Amino acid sequence: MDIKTTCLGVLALGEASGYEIRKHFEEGPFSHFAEGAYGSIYPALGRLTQAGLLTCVEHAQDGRPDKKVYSITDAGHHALLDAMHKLPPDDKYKSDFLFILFFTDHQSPEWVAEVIDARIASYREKLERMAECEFAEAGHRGPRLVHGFGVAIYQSALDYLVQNREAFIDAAGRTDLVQAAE
Amino acid sequence: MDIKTTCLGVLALGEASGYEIRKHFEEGPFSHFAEGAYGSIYPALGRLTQAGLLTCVEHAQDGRPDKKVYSITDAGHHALLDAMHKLPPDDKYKSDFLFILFFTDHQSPEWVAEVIDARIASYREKLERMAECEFAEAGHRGPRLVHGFGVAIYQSALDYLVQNREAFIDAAGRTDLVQAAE
DNA sequence: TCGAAATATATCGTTTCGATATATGCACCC
DNA sequence: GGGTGCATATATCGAAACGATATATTTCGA
Repeated sequence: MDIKTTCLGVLALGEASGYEIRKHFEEGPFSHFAEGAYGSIYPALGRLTQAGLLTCVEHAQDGRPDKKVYSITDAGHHALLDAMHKLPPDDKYKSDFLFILFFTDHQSPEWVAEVIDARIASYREKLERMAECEFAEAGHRGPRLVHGFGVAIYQSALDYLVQNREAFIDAAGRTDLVQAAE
Repeated sequence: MDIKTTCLGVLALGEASGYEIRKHFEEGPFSHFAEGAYGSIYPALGRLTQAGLLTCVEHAQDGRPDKKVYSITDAGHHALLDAMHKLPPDDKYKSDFLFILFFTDHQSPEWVAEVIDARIASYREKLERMAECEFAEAGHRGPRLVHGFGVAIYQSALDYLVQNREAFIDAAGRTDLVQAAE
């Protein structure tokens, strides 16, 4: 989904400012499967409003720019539904973490331990956060089921790292990348 | 990792042409945690060669452009190691599939079934492919362990979808997105 | 009291990508 | 034999996205 569609998705949950939309991508349920930076959010909001898919109300604030609150329109809802009515392509997944681990043989055991332990801690924290924010809302089971999907994935990743931590560390330092290439 | 670093990573495994590097990102072990399109690969190869991190040998071909085969240099290896010696940021994950499922309540049961069944088939195929391409190479356990990580993730995702398929379909069609907004 | 973070609006240069251009060989189907 | 699609090769370019930055006040914690 392009940034306009994901902004529509966020606003389908309720009105929000550009800053708040960014927070949805950083911390909300969307943070596990969508992204958007200020650099693309603000231009997208402008274009969506101009296209009639959003409305915007400005609230004056003291010592700060006016807060612009966006709401999705009926046309916006229809555009969102249209965008979701195509078979989705494969997910896009980029992991510096797995990239580094892929070359475990060429890293020091100390470094591999540090990287893995930091990731284990991060997954544990995410899972705690996800356990705290349960969607109890009746009638909206889609978010809850997707939330469960995310928990399953993080738990599986965490389990694998914990179970294979020693194997990764044991594999480390066995090959000098430069020497191996010669 | 930026495209230059991931190209160095691919070439750390062995020499390759731009076209072959792209294949690594599409089908090889990197396909599960890195991406690169022709639009970024070819410019990156040019810059890396100019920076002395790669060398390039051209092989004449009949009826086709000369094949340019790139190899990593010692300096390239060092640059790669340097890039891997930073704590990796959170992974980046974009999923149109989860985005659509998030709004399951607002989709028809037929559509949700189609989307989930296509994804189940896709995960099964990926797992079959991954089972076929086992890294048996002694001394390079990093790739094998990362491969296992990927298998664990795909298996967990597949299990969750199979187990919750009926719940997703049952949740679908319960809320009219446009009507709910009014 | 002070420093950092949060709250707000944005832009812009850089990076990345998807589509496209060019062209042959091969495989498959009719 | 002809047509179509895919694979194999080199690339570019316009569009999209992002990371860093600018601006400035309020809030919060030490």
